[in-house]
Amino acid sequence: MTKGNGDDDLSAILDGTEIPFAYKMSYIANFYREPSFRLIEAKLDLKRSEIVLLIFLAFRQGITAQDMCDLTGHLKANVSRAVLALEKKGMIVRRADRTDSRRQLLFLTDAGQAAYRRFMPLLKARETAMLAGLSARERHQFMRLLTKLAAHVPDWTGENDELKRSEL
Amino acid sequence: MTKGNGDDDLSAILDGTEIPFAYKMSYIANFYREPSFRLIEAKLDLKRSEIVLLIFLAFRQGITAQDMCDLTGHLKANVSRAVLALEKKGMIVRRADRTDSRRQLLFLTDAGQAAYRRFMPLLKARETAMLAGLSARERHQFMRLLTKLAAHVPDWTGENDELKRSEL
DNA sequence: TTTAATTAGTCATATATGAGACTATTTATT
DNA sequence: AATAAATAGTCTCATATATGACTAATTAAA
Repeated sequence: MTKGNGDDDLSAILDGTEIPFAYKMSYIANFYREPSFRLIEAKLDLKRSEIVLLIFLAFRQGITAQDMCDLTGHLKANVSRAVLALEKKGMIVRRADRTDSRRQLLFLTDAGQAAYRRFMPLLKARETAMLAGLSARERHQFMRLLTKLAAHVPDWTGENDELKRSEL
Repeated sequence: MTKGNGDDDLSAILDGTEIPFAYKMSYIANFYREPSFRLIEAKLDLKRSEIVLLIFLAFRQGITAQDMCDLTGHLKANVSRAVLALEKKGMIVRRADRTDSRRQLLFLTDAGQAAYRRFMPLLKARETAMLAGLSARERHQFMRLLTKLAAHVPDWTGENDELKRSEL
């Protein structure tokens, strides 16, 4: 691959795994995410978990840190750190939940929304670039399949406890 | 979401983003990868980058650390560490490239192959679980689309340099 | 050739992340 | 009500990862 025709080698690699679906998804998602996020991290001085939190809050205000854990699969310590950091930066505010004072409802501030509006165009542009190889029809198909798969995630992630007990 | 019907909330979240393709792919890939890899890490005492390296070497012996960087987008320092660690564990061997003594060709040992055969069934089982909601036809469709997207990755990742210069 | 520029890989250090203990609050059990 | 169990969030510490400097080997340029 260092020499020779890179494309052939690449497809040989991608097609060779025993887990071709998982592998290709990760491969594509990786090359979408990593460069974009690294750039945002560098230019806006935000960490990955902070960026993700901003993205969520941008269309779903008032969620809690625990909700973030459930929705993203991230660990609560990381989410907690992101919450504290973003609050310190003045990008979110916390309000205690009246009905349960352990919980804190999270909201974007103007500064938080400004940051979001600053980095989101980049992410959108990259998504467009990623999909450029597909026709409109194929994109539609792809979305349908992703939606179906995403909807079923809760079904098979429930197997985790079972997993942990397994011997491997 | 802590209260109420989780599924509705989930789909509301997933459909709300401005980057629905990228977001759903990451969401699905995350819930596939994280639990599986954490389990393998814990039970086999391997790090993520070491697992990935074993997976690549299992079907493509003789690649170099640099190839791994190109193929996975990982940083060379991390790949280097994985190589050193796996060699120490006796799971791979390195042979200097005759034509370029800077490069080291990597090969799995029997121990490395044994480790691979030990964790791969778990990853396969999870992939099967992930795809369980799709019909055979849909799976076929999905694979076709992923293949097409993966093939075009090199096209849009080339924009990175351009990206870095951008103002955001 | 000699010098400069690339490239593969390693290392040192700073930062980020994961695992689990801990506090405060709420819910379940008796 | 009193006690136990569960939950939201924070904190500490050990580990993992990113960044950039560094060495050695190769290729390109003068």
